[in-house]
Amino acid sequence: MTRKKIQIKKIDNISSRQVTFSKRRKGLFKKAQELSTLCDADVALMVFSATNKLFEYASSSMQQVIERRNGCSENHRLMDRPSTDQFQVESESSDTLHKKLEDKSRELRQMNGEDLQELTVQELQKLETLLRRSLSSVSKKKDEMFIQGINTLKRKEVELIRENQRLKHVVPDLIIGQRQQSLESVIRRSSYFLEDGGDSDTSLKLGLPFHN
Amino acid sequence: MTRKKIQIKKIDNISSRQVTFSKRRKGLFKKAQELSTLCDADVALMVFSATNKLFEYASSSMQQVIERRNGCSENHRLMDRPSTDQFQVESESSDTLHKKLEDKSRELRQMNGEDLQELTVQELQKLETLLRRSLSSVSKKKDEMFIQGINTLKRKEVELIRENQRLKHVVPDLIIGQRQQSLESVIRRSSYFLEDGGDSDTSLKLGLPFHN
DNA sequence: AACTATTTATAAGA
DNA sequence: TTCTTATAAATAGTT
Repeated sequence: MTRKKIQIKKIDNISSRQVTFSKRRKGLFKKAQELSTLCDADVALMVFSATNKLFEYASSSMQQVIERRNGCSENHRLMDRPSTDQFQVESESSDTLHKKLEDKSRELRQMNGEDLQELTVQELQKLETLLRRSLSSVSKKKDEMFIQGINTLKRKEVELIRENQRLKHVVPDLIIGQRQQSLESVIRRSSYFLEDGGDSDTSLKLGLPFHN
Repeated sequence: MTRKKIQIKKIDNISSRQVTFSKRRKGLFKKAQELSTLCDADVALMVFSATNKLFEYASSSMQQVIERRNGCSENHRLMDRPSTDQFQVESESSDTLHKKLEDKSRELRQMNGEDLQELTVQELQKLETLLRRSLSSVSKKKDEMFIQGINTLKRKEVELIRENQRLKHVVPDLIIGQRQQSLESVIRRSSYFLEDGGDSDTSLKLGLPFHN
């Protein structure tokens, strides 16, 4: 939207992404509060960064807006009486889950080479070793699958060649059996088998056609 | 903001207010979704018009975001009557959280080179590229920190050498000032400064002592 | 709803 | 991070 028009898709570069997040978040909050003021609307905005940090704005109060929404939206029915205890339990486990999720998210980001500034040299070394090992496993597995795919294709090739040989013998027999009647047209129709040219299945192509 | 700059205060004229509400609401929603896409953020936006009509946007799901917020914000423990609705929200999101956790866990395992059998060749290639990139980032960061540590130590070394030089001049002066009284013992006691031998701080050692 | 003259937001760069 | 600035986007007032 300025020095250059950008595509609206996830920004690859991590630090630009963070910068853009700050800027646009600020802009969004400003627009939200302007809408609220200008048009006397009740606005609530929640933003979770990729790092799970929460930023929120509410023209009145967040609780209030959420409750108001629950009153409006349809999907809030389905009632059951939760005992207070039950509720407490749910709430607690929810907290635990959130913590776990955050941990995993952070771990994932670091395995993606992000948020490295919070690691010590030792941790970086450990991470490096881990990544090297993983990369090796993944490459190996990938190669295995390539080889498996190649072998499958080779087997198929051998079978097809064999089939072709058989057909090459059968076709002349048929022709003789037909006493050379329409010889030319038969041969023409059979050329697919005879020459193995062009795009027939017999040719060995390596695209990405192996599925498991 | 265009034909004329406006003040951000409630628009008096009702129909202009409604028009502005429509226009700006649309703009706000667009910005919200752009932020979500560009920065991989989870965004939820609720707007109640002055006529109590609800408009909402959520990059994932509103329930999910509200739930997530309840996990993060402090002020949700204060009042909270465990009404049926509230409970339902909690319960639903617990499921969602479990799913998210599972997803992240699987992703992590695959980044660790495990559970690769469920991936296609294409996915393996993508993972390989990702790992290569991450490994490169991590190695780079680690090296940066090593270099930073080395530079810190070098600076320290220079300072210490300078200090030593100064002391080497000061000590003989002191000795002369003392008219060669107990010359030997003074020199002996000062040998630490004079020779820079053994394990003094001046030597440049590279362990893992850099902390950030 | 459409149209623009302007204001605002912001991407890139310092 | 914060500032700057060229440019894209949003939008106030008008038709």
